[in-house]
Amino acid sequence: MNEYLTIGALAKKGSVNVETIRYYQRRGLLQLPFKPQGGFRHYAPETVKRVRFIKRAQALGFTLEEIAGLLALEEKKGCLQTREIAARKLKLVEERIADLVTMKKALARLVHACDVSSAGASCPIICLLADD
Amino acid sequence: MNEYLTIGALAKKGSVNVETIRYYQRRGLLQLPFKPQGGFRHYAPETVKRVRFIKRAQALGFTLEEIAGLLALEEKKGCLQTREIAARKLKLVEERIADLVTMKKALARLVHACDVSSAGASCPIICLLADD
DNA sequence: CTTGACTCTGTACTATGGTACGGAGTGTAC
DNA sequence: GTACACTCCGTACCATAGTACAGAGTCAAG
Repeated sequence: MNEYLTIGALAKKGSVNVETIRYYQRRGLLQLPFKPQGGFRHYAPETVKRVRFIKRAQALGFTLEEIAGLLALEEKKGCLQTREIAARKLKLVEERIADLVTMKKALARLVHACDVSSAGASCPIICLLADD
Repeated sequence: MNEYLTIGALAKKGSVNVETIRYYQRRGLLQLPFKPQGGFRHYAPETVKRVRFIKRAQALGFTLEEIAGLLALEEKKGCLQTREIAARKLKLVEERIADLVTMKKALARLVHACDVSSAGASCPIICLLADD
């Protein structure tokens, strides 16, 4: 019994859209499986693991391009490079957090300025944004 | 003496690109200034303030659509709504920070797993991503 | 065979915030 | 007038990660 998955079955097991599978294939993240001319794609059941790998890596902030790199390293057992990539992403995430914290503080200051300003005064948020 | 700025001068004073000014105009963030048919745009000097308002609001995480709303509120002195918008953005920024912190922790765990694993073992990052 | 769910294909679209472009025209200084 | 920097205009493009679509074809169950 030659067992394969249709694209819809793969998408369902991987918790993604059919269109997403097609997209990943176009992007080279998934290989074109066996497919009769004009017929349905026949995905190996192991392909589910690969889709899940992609989604897990995405959840960690990796772009699809980066994930393609990770998938290549998986095949080559390139552990040092993988660690390098993860460390770099960690740094970027930390930097983004720092940016957002700065943003948060500025916003909190603005909201607070509104809360303490008297009813007849001009809007502190607008004034600060309009300042020169 | 009727003083105006050309688009290049406005862009320079606002620290943006000429194309960006045109884009903001297309988006309705800036009004079409007086302009002879087929001639150069004549921007009032005060337009610099408006461009700076936009960039400051962007720095706080507001989208251009949201900024258009803020600009409208500036004209109407809508202080309560402005505070509402800022408070909502603050909340979104806080949520995004929380997401990133989760991401950071997971990445740090992965990098650490690499650091403590023995040289001959399989790559912990790949294993975790490939896990089922 | 019929039916209905699923699939294919390649192009276009979404959202965001820009950025580029080419040929023609404008405006200013010399 | 000449030269050169700047501007116009409308369309297309960039990056990311999908998502949509229409008409035709496939596949499996009844």
